[in-house]
Amino acid sequence: MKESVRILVGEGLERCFADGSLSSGVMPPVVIEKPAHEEHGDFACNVAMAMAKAERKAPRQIAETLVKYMEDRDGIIESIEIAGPGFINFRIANAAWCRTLGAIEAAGADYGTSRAGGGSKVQVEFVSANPTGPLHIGHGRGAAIGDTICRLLAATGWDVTREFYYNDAGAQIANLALSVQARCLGIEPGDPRWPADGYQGEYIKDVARSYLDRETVDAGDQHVAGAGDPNDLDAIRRFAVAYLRREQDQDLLTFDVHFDVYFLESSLYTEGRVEAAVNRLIENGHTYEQDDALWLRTTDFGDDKDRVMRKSDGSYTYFVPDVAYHLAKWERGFVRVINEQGADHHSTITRVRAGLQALNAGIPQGWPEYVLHQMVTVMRGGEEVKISKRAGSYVTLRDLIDEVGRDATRFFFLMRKPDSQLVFDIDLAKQQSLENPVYYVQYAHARICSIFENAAEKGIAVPSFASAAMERLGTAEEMAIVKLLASFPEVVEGAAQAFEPHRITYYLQELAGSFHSFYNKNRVITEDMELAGARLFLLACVVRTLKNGLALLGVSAPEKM
RNA sequence: GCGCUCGUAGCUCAGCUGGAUAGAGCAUCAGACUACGAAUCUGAGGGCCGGGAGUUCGAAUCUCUCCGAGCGCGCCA
Repeated sequence: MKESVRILVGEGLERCFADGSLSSGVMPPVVIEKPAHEEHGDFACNVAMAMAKAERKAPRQIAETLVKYMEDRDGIIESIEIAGPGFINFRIANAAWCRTLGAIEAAGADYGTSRAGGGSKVQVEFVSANPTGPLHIGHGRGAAIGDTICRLLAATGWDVTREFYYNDAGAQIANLALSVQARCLGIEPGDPRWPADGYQGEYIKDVARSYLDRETVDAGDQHVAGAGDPNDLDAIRRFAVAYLRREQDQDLLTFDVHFDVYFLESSLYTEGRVEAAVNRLIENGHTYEQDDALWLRTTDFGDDKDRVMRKSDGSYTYFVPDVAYHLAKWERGFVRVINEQGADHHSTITRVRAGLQALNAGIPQGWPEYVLHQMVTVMRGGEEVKISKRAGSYVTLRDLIDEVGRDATRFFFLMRKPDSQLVFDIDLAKQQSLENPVYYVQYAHARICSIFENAAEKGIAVPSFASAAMERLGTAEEMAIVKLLASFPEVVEGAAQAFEPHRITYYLQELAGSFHSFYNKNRVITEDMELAGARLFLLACVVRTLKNGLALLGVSAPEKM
């Protein structure tokens, strides 16, 4: 509908230019927006004000000329008014609004989707937790946001690859192996023999026990049996990584998050990609040696200081495989790559991009794109729960799902802009009541399903769009619903473009609210079969849209609660 | 000290990428079920959009500068 208005204005402008009524000849961007106040109509256009300077005319005068040239071929306009400093306000006819509902019936589960992405490839990397412990609440937020961004992109016509980067090499993994080994030998934290910076969590004990018991672990395509030998550090490392990966996989499965590709950091070394990337950087002259280390001149690419690539002990710093990894992404044909990660890793952005530029591989400057989510603070019993992996005290994603449920957990994580910090009050989320907006939305869905059941018992079927008497709709409550329904595709498109899943959660709350208001004021099933049919059809559209919206969030739409 | 993010009602947060008179939920107060699910609805109060300056027809939104919060600033990942 918004698009129809945009075309209406655009064509009007063209005609004005064609016959000289407007002289500047510069086509301005036509912005159509929804006014904040209802008396300003359904849509407003500010183009007359934007053109005032170029045209050297008063905005209202331009608006009046333009309005004369607009031709409402589809018969959607109720009225056009010029208001305020020069806004053109459009009011859409109720009948035209109601016609948009036909699209919902026709599209069904696809309502809200678009082809904006044109089938182009996009890769989204998210979670990418180190296999050194269970997923915590921060990973949960990343999983929910990343997964929903994938769903949004897929819904708007992108060919999405979901990827998990697996840090199975490097110092943290060595540290993990040492920690498990210590537990195998019965050494506890605090013991002088306990490894420095060892992982102290209880789960390390579980890994050790399982290893000593020679259990077999299946993770992805790996099957690793515990060797049971506490002196075989390499075997312990392989087993621990597989064990913890299996735990993470199970958590993600429970959370309904799936990946297409698990990319192993270790493969970058075995395939020589790290060496190749380093050599290329050296050849391109962006490196230098100092203090027995190899440095990358990242300051040439906007970093505030240069970074060490190869330490004096010969090993690489973490960002080197990161650069090699992203080069591999580029070579795999992903012109668009989005990395979803915690804001505590934001400093890697400059470094990775700098490294990629220094490779001189034709990679655009702003590539890859990043979505950073801010930290999650966990509250329990009115107290903040401190998260410390080393000390082993933190709220895991699994704990959360067990306590709060998958739907509420996902919805809570998605309710806020990724940019803002999130306070996850476990006690609050556990209350399955008003506090939880997810129940509000789901309740609307269940309530409508119940109405349908009731109608069916009375032998009243939900009519098709063609046979429904749509002209019978027209109350303020009904029209509010219709207009919201019509805007769903734009909301999805906007959320996908901005990587902002929270827009969907707000939309769904609003749609549910508009239904609840309608419901409390109007009866659906009445003696007037024509009106009942039209309202049932309207509610069928609401159910459809609630379901599609919830699906984008990975939240279920129950028929009974 | 430097960088990133944020600062909007008592609390938790939106604000459609610069629009008209600032928006929800919770909390508070006052109301609504002898018919489709009261996990709901209707109404009221509540604001220096952190402070100041600038950009322009127009700023919560863009720029600068202070103040405050979180995160990052290692030859850790």
